[in-house]
Amino acid sequence: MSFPAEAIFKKLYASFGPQAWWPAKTPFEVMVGAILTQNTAWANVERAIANLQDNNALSARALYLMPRKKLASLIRPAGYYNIKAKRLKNFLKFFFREYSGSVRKMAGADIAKLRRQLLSVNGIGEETADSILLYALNKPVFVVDAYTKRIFARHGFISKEALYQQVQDLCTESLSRSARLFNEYHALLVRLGKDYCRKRKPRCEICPLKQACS
DNA sequence: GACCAGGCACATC
DNA sequence: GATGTGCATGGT
Repeated sequence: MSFPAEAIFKKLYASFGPQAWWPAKTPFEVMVGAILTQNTAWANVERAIANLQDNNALSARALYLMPRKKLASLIRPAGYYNIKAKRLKNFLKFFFREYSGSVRKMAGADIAKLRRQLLSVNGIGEETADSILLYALNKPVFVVDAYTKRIFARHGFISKEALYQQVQDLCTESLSRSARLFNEYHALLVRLGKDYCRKRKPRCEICPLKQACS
C-alpha cells in the first residue's frame, strides 16, 4: 500500500479546518516557543512566554542580554528550565553571531545551510530545527514529532522505530513541496494526536482517519 | 500517585 | 547504531 499523504490531509482538513499555526505573534517568538515546547505541554509554554512578555523579554536583544539564571526563573513553568535557559542562550549566541539577531537576514539563507547551522547549536535537534525553519522562516520543511510518528505507526504506514529522517522523507516525497501545506499538515496531525490518537485512552473508534486509512 | 506532554544530549555498550 | 538516563513543570 502506498502512503496516502494527500488523502489524509484532506480528511483532517475537512474534519478540523485551518489550525492557524504557529500560535505566536512574531517569528522570534516561534523560535523561542520551539525550544520551550521540547517534550512539554503547550499550556506550560504559554505561561513561560507570558512571563517573558511581562518582563519585556520577548526580543532577541533582551533575551541575549538577560542573565541565564533570570531567564531560567522566567521560563520555569515550561519545565526543564535550567537546560532550556542554556539552550535559548546557545541559540541566541548563534543568532547574533551568524545573522546579527535579524530574522530577515536569517530567512535569506539557504535551507540546507540553515538546517545544518541550527543542528550544530547544542539543544536544537531535528524537530526544533525544522519547526524554526517552517514556522518562523516559512521554509518548506516537513516537521516530524511524537504525534506524527504515533499516528503513522498506528495506521501502519511506518514502524514504531522509524527514524526522524525516514518519516520526513516519506512525507516530503508524498506531497508537493509547499510551506503552506506542511504548516497546516503538521498542525492538523498535532490536533488529531491530542484529540484522538492519544497515548493513553485513544479514541480510535471515532478517529476522523479511520475510514480514510484502513 | 502514576502517567503524560509538539526533545535533546550524553554515557555506555 | 542502538539503548538508557537526566532534565521538571503542570494537567489528567
